[in-house]
Amino acid sequence: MDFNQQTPIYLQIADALCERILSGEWKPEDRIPSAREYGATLGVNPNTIIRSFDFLQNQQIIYNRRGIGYFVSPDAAGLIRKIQKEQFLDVDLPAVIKRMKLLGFTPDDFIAIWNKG
Amino acid sequence: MDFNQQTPIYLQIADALCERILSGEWKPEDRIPSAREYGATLGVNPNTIIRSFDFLQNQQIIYNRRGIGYFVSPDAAGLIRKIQKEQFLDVDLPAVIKRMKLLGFTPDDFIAIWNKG
Amino acid sequence: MDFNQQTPIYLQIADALCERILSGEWKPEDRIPSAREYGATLGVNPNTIIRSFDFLQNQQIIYNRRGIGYFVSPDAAGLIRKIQKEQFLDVDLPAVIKRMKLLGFTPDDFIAIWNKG
Amino acid sequence: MDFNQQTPIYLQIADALCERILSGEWKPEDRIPSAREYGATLGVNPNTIIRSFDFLQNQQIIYNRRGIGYFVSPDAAGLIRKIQKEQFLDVDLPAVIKRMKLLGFTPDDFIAIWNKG
DNA sequence: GTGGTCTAGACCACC
DNA sequence: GTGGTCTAGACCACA
Repeated sequence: MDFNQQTPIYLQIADALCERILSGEWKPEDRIPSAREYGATLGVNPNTIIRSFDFLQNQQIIYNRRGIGYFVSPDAAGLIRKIQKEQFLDVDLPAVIKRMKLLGFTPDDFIAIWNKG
Repeated sequence: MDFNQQTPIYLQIADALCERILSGEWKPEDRIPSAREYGATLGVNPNTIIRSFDFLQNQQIIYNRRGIGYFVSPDAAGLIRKIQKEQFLDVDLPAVIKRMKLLGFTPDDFIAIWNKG
Repeated sequence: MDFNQQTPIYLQIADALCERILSGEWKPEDRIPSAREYGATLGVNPNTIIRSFDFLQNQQIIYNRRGIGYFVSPDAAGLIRKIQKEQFLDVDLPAVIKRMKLLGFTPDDFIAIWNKG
Repeated sequence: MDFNQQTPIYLQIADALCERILSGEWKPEDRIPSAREYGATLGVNPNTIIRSFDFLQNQQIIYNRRGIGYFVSPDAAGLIRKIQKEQFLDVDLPAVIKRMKLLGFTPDDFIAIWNKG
């Protein structure tokens, strides 16, 4: 796994975990590798992994069984999608639209690039 | 001026400066207020203003006359537009589109929000 | 049996054992299931059960006959009641009352919830 | 400040911060001492302080101005009271009542101790 | 100066 | 074995 230098590693790891859940690779109630194990795999300090876990647990995407490990929550995939959509609709998209208007672009420009990409 | 918490203040200030140039408020060869003065106006540390100036100077949007101050470059407005459009078309918009597709949005969703915002 | 995440499982199991003794389901000198057996029933590691037994043995609520198993002590029920009441009156209830006063609750609030719950 | 051994230091610090806000010692928009300074005062690692800050920021009780420090949120006191009351009514009090019923106490016992304490 | 992140390593409770 | 907490110390972006 190669890390982007701009965003914190623990967030990139959290994202990667979400991707695995969304893709179906990890299903509800699946156990996530331990912090030590996963850290060794990624070449990252276990504390950093724990921080990712903590971040996801706060959003109830994963949960903890003491002394056993972290597990994927029942509706993890739905939750992730919900959070991501909210973030996108409330924050990211309005910012993009505002910027497009400032730069003089029209919805047609958007559609053109959509179809091309 | 109220600052977004997520992006560095010096970048937000740089943006605001560009806006003034684009709007025609500041024309080529106009002198920009001193860092100390501008900082006082915005309630921001002068060092932060200097960082904004530095950032814009690197893009040749403004230039410095030692001991006198910073000035708007001859074709500043054109430059800004060029840089912003490039950045937007090559980097930002494709990223947004990729993300929209991942999240299951359509161009129609985009247009709906465009019209609403 | 579903476990609360906040308190250690071994304590929750110890509580459950006490409940069985208090309810009369297990009487003095009754033999308690083995850690292995009981662990299998609850879906819990036998070590965790052993820890519960150990905890109760320290309070003399159960006792051990080596090679045979754990047994309910003669006056287990009385002991439990005594320990629990002491703990509750001396430690837990005063703490709750102190907190209620801090938060601005009155005895009436308490009674209202008592009747409702 | 002397720390209870049972609960994490960072939570005890967070509690102490809340107390200061509730008592009016720290008012909205007041700046909180820096992590390094506060850590030195308490004899605690700055990272631990940061964790307390992070915890409170997640609950929007304090907020951050980059490069400057943490500040008390506008309605911090109200928020704290709200969170504490919720926690008490939803979790702590029902548990106590359930336990009292199990132990054979009545609301009158409660009131007696209330008046005595 | 501030906080944010990361590493390394330690100790602990719990399973 | 697991995670949780804490310390120490480092480097960075930002003001």
